[in-house]
Amino acid sequence: MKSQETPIVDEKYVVQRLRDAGLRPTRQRVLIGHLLLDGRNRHIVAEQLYDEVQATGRNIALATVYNCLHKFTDAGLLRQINNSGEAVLFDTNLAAHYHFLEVETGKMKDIDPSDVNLKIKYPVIPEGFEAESIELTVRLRRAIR
Amino acid sequence: MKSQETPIVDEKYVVQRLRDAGLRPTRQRVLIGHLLLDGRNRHIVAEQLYDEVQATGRNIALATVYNCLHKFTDAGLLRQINNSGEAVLFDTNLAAHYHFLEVETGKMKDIDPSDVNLKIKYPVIPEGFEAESIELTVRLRRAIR
DNA sequence: GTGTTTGCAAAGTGTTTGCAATTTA
DNA sequence: TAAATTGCAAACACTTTGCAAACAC
Repeated sequence: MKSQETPIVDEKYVVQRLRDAGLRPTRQRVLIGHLLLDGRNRHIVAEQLYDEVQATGRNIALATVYNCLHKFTDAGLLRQINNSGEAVLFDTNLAAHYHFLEVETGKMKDIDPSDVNLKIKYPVIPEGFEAESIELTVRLRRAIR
Repeated sequence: MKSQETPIVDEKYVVQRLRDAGLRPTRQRVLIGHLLLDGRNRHIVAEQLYDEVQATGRNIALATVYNCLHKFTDAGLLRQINNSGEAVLFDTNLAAHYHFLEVETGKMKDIDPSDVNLKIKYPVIPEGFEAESIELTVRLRRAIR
């Protein structure tokens, strides 16, 4: 049973993390930093974060929330999961297989299954669910040179 | 070097696959079936498929293309990749880790890394790219009972 | 002061919906 | 002919853009 205690991070910590990441600690970024950089592991979408900001009684324009999320991501404070947000992608290959994802373009390529040797000590499936499939994606970036 | 030969599938084959999947073989579905059920392994979005339909000289409403893709998916002829199409999702956890994805709701949960023992014979990275990270997602469905 | 960031509203994507007309079985 | 499917346009949800005002350094 996990406790629900909210981790505390102080102003200085947040401001420093932002500076270290090369981001100006504006009022908006600091507030969002308090919400996201407190050590909790979370998966969050813009609208949800916007709601949390409202709940503090302060306000940040939704467009600014988007802007911050992207700046935080570029600065390495967050990461964007998979290809969420892209157009819905359908795969004609029904067999278990794996993908390369070109991060910049969203393009996917199948990984030749013989190039992969995946051994999973099967993770504990949450009560009431069953695993439908496993998706393994290797995210690719253009090599610097 | 893979040859670019277009696999041939005849009318009967497509119609039968549709019937077997429980789908009425309408003109539109048969045409899309010709494009997607020919054995090529592809990743495709609606707009792209729409363009391919146009290129054949025939026409299918874009909304129908969407409809077909979903019907094909429900019938098990295609599968939808990960959470593409959902709102952009940001993760506050920068460490390598893995996710459960509740397919119906789009909700994600971290998998406790100690529950996973992932051994990958590293796949051959395409020329000019480098692997940024590996994303392992176990797709979950509510257990039937 | 100079360059960066924000707020707002408008525009842009990609996707779904509603419904009459058509098609399939 | 009954039920399923289609086409079209309108509605939607999420995200980005453009630009003037505000802010950080």
